[in-house]
Amino acid sequence: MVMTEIQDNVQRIFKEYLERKGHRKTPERFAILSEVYAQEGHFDIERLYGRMKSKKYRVSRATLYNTMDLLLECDLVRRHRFTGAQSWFEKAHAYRQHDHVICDACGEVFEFCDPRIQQIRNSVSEAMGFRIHHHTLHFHGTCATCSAKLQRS
Amino acid sequence: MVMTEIQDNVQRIFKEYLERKGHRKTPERFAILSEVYAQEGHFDIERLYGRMKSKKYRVSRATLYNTMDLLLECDLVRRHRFTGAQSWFEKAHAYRQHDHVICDACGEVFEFCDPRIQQIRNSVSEAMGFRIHHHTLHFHGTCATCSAKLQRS
DNA sequence: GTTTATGCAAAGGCTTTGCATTTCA
DNA sequence: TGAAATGCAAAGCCTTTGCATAAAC
Repeated sequence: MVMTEIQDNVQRIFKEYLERKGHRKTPERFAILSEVYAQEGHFDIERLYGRMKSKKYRVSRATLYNTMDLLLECDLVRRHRFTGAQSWFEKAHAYRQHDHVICDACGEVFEFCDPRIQQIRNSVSEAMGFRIHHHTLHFHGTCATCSAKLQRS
Repeated sequence: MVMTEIQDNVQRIFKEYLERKGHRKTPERFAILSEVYAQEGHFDIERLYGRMKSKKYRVSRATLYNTMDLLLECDLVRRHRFTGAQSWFEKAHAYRQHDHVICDACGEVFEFCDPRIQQIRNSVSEAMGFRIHHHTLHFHGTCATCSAKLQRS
């Protein structure tokens, strides 16, 4: 799927979601979604704010926060809290499920994929009668580069 | 292991840690550790502050934050960020590894235990050359009770 | 024309920081 | 005695809230 197809697709999903919920289809909301899907990897509100400020759309931080809540609710973005209070976001559509490994020394975030997490998820859901919507799996530790540096010193 | 044995044990571990790091063994630090191990389940800084205030030890919030950092570093407590900015803590010694299931409707946090997470951890560590210190696995969803309530309405 | 969303600035909540005072080693 | 920890209050950071203005429907 090429970039514009993804954009068209998520714009349509968002539009349908807004209609279903009786929310208004404002230009700000679609512009934010568009910018979200132009991002690579993880980003925070401030980055999004900066990016949009330098383009034609100048939205307020309040609207960014509000819209991110909507996008979270219709599963078009995922929210992560790696460390500290701040939220990091990531587009969620057309990207395969993955989890994160965080180096506590340098702060870098890596991704990995393991199908066994799905099995655990199914077991837990069944055993506890839970409807599971999503999960967060973070491994914290020291990456190879930082390990080597620490060894030397 | 009875309660006082655990207390003795963690006090000794903390003492050794402080000596090894050249930190001072202040009464506040040991009193905080003691109160941490008197807690059941998850607690936040404010709860700890309140508990200690009503007893003989009256420590400042700043010292609580500082000491929790030390206890995190020597693995005597674990930190969780379930939702929002706030940190929740949990004693870590003599308690078996477990993970969390969070109901996004009522906010309740449940625990579960699955050995397969260890296997994933080993795979990731090996594949990425990471020294993994700990992990966080959160399943988010709707608990049985809330599911039933939502169904009815 | 209503009602909902936006934008701005102010307020909030948790955490960190600065600095004077105390205390451990 | 000197370096480090404590306590208090102030500052910081991200996020939420209130309210006047603008814009969907």
